[in-house]
Amino acid sequence: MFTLLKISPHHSKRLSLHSPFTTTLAPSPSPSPSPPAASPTAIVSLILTSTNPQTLTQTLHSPTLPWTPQLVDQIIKRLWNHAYKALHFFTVLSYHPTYSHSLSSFDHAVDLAARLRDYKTVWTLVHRMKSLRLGPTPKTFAIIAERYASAGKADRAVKLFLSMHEHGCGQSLTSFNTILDVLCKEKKVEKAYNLFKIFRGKFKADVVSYNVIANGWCLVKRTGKALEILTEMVDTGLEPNLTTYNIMLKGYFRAGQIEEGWRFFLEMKKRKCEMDVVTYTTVVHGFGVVGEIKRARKVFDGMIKEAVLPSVATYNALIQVLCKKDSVENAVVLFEEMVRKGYVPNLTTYNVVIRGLCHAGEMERAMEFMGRMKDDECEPNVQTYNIMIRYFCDAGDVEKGLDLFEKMGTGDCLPNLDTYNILISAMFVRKKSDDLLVAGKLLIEMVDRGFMPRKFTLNRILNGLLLTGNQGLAKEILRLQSRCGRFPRQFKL
DNA sequence: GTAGGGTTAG
Repeated sequence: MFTLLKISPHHSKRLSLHSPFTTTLAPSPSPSPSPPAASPTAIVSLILTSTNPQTLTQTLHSPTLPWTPQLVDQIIKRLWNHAYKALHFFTVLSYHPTYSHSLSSFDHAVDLAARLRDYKTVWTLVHRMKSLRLGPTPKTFAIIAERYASAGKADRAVKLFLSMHEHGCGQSLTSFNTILDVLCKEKKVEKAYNLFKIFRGKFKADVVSYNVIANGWCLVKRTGKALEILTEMVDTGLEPNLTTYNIMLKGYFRAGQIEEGWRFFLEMKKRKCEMDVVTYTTVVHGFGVVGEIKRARKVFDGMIKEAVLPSVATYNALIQVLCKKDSVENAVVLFEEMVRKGYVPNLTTYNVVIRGLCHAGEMERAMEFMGRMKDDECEPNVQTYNIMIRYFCDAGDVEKGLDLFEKMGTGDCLPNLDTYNILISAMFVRKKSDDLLVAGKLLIEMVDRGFMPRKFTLNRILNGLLLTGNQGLAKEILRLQSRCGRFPRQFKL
């Protein structure tokens, strides 16, 4: 263990008993005669069903629509999994006679274009932001860098950071730490460490910089390297903080070094380090995932004695490991117990329980929990649907999976890449030739919505269609394949 | 949107 120094007092995060999301748009008190409804839902479905761009533009430019940055952002968020539609909406509104986009809407648009790997559009947007004097800000650069890195272009992410100032956005210690973190999260810790060594003097690396690098090593399970860098930090006179310790602790458990993790935890306690709910949640989860349910429970029960209250995340951690390593019944018991104590389960809680029930073959009960989500003001999200669809398909109930998928198309939760992959795979378990056609249609639809199919998926469908004599659809997909080296199409701003 | 805990499959 590196030299433990005193940690300055740190307030534990407050217990979060309420879901932070209240997405309802304030309804106008008295309904006016006949304006287009301003609810995000109505506008989103208008955009999704519209076939005539001109009419859509007219409607969106209608003076009765009270555009605000919040409303625009909400709509973009709802259209997130239909990136072209979302960008089209953004574009139409940029020609609005009186409304003009906010910085955050620009950032969302940049994020969408970058996800499509349409970098030309990204830079057009950046220049437009600049001419409107809205940005780009360090956040804009963080978004682009993250997308570069996740597209396997870590070097471009670094270059972007190095050229920020050329776009009128000064570098700082914060932006330095951000680029290091982006690289680390993509498991490019070596690259991050090299950058760190070059610039730590220039930017006056602080405890955050060191924590980011240590966490980077932990993410690739190199706890020894993490300790090394932290020792170096202490040698330069910087003191570790609670985050530092929590990073190391998580690192040990993630690397499967359970006893080292436990010893580290005991050492923290012995040296009277501040311990917070994150510390305890890490240990509860760490023990749980290796099946040490009793020890997980003991730590969970013990934290209250130390005057650290579990958070919803702590419950989620324990509920998840009970599902996996104990029984879903005990998980449900704990779920009810947390509710009794006044905690409000969040999306993660529900998704964890629903997955547990599905895994135990309890599809009916899983559906019940899904219906129960509304009571806690959380709607099922893509992950919820993906879980249900996957398990319905696995259980051979492909029809029910498709039913849920249909529901997503019309509702306010659009399918994402995973949804398509799950369904397309499911289309290959039965040997019905119709299924192959459905798979083909799904493939075309996903590309249309800005999702790249894997080569494997594409070839599998193509071969199937050719073998079963569906030349027409196969040809259509072949046309897609020819464009698959890059992203299907560039967005027209 | 500067760092740490909870959802995803071995």
